[in-house]
Amino acid sequence: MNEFEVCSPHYEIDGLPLPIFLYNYFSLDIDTNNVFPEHFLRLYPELWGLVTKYFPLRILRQDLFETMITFMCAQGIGMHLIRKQVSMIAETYGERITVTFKGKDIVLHGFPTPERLAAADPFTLSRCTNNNRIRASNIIAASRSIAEGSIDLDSLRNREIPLDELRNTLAQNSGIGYKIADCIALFGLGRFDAFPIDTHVKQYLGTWFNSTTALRSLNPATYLIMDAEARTLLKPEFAGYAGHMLFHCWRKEIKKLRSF
DNA sequence: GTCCAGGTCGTCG
DNA sequence: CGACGACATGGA
Repeated sequence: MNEFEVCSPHYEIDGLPLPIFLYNYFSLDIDTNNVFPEHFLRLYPELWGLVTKYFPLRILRQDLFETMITFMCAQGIGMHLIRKQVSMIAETYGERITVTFKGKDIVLHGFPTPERLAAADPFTLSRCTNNNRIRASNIIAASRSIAEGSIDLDSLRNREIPLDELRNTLAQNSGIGYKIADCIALFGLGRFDAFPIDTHVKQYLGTWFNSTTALRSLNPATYLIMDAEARTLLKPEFAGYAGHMLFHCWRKEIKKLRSF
């Protein structure tokens, strides 16, 4: 199938039909009015008023390998530093792309291939990973496994794989725990049932949903309990999509964070 | 100066 | 198991 084939007729950009790959990338197959369960409005009317503002939010179906490496850079540091790391990785190891815009050349960089990162020197790569050598080594090891074929990323695209099995498989890699595994599933595999629990999610589970587990320290056991709790509050098949809306709602409306 | 940020892992009681 | 420190930097 040609990826420039257009999708269903009612999607357009400036009057032009939308290519199917953009329809998929922006996950326009998902009706975000249908992401929260019916009873949510009744149970949490005040929260509903806040979170409905985030219904236009799209979860992108992003590149799997890029998603994997990007979230391996997202451990206990701010969004600003995460972006910086990914940019530096692309600029240092990614293919250079020059585009001309309004008569000016603009240099961009694609995200590197697994082979490219597999061949990276740990110390050199660590300058892109916030000087964290452990993180750099983990990224190289994961990239090497993929490049050598001992990990088959494409086999993970099978929708029949249960979420916990997927999570455990991804978490075999050093540097990937449950949270990052769930992020890879959600953003890289379009598994909208995956519900990553980070510091913000843990906070809103405690504040908005009175989860007592959220008051305990985070470890694999409490992570799984909160995951199960979230599936009773949300539609299990869209727990991650709804969670992402709640995540942004919490950060912007409550924490008043400007970056996203 | 202190605390927290899209965590994970090894170690110790 | 559960708690705790290391890993690293920067913005509030």
